[in-house]
Amino acid sequence: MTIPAPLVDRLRSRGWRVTPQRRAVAEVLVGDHVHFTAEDVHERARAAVPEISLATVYNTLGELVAMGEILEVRAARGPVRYDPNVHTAHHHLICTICGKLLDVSPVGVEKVSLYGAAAHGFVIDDVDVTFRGRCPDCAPAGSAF
Amino acid sequence: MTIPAPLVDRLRSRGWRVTPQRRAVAEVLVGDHVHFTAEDVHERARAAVPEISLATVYNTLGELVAMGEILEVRAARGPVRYDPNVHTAHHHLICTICGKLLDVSPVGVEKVSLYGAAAHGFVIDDVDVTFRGRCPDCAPAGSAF
DNA sequence: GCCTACCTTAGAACAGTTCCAAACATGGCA
DNA sequence: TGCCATGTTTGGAACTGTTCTAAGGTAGGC
Repeated sequence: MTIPAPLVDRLRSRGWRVTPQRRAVAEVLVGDHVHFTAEDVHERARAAVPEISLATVYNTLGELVAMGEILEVRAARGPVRYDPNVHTAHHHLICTICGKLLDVSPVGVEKVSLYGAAAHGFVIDDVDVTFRGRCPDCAPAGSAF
Repeated sequence: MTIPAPLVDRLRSRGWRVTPQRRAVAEVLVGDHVHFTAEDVHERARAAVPEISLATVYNTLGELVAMGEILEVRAARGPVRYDPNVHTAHHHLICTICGKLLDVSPVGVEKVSLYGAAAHGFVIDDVDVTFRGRCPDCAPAGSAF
């Protein structure tokens, strides 16, 4: 899969030097419903650029996050996962036993926002909704929320 | 501030041996709108039990989380914060610049839930809503959500 | 008051991430 | 086309937060 031209263009127009390493990282993160760790990205990026270092992967992921091209997901113990799906509103569903992470569409989630006094004077940039539970493979039985 | 009897009783009735160390940790976490790190808890618990070790603080915090007496908050980089406010529904508001973390009541947040096909067969235990933004001290200007 | 299972301890180990300084390469400019 | 300055990459060390370990200590049932 190649990276769609608009992304590279967008990045270049923000002053990004497009290097093979950065291109490799960005290409790994094309596609929705994918939640790779930095280690996963490193491993996959090596298919294109075998000598790419983990430090570069972290640098690039950090830049993509800062530019709003991907999201960090810190739902559980263990490494941060990176979510390229910033274009469609969605939330996350995570299994607290095995760590499985799914995107869920905001069905049943209505109007999550914060305004007026409730915002405590903050400028709100983002909302993060994470459902925690047990997936079909891990849940024997239990309470429903 | 002393720990309310019901909490110690509740813990003891679940087979907890009540030791001075565990009591000290639990007492630090009494009170709402407090979001201490393990390090913070350690420091404060030493006021009561100077020789308490960080390992014990981690052990105890982990047990309290498992028992549902406190919540872990992993909203940002850095250490996990522990939130004793499990009794009133609330969400979190975090400043992405300075890390300030506030409880916000679910004003403006309506019915956050997940059911039927959207739950992907998961048993949902919990929902976590985190608003990210910039606090009055850190926000120069910017977009509102 | 004794005994045993559970708890605590210090410090080592570990995982994930960031930092560093030296080598390298992109892309503007001649 | 070739050169240069600046931004980028590298491997490895450093760092932070957390968990593990094995030895000693203690709460609480009897």
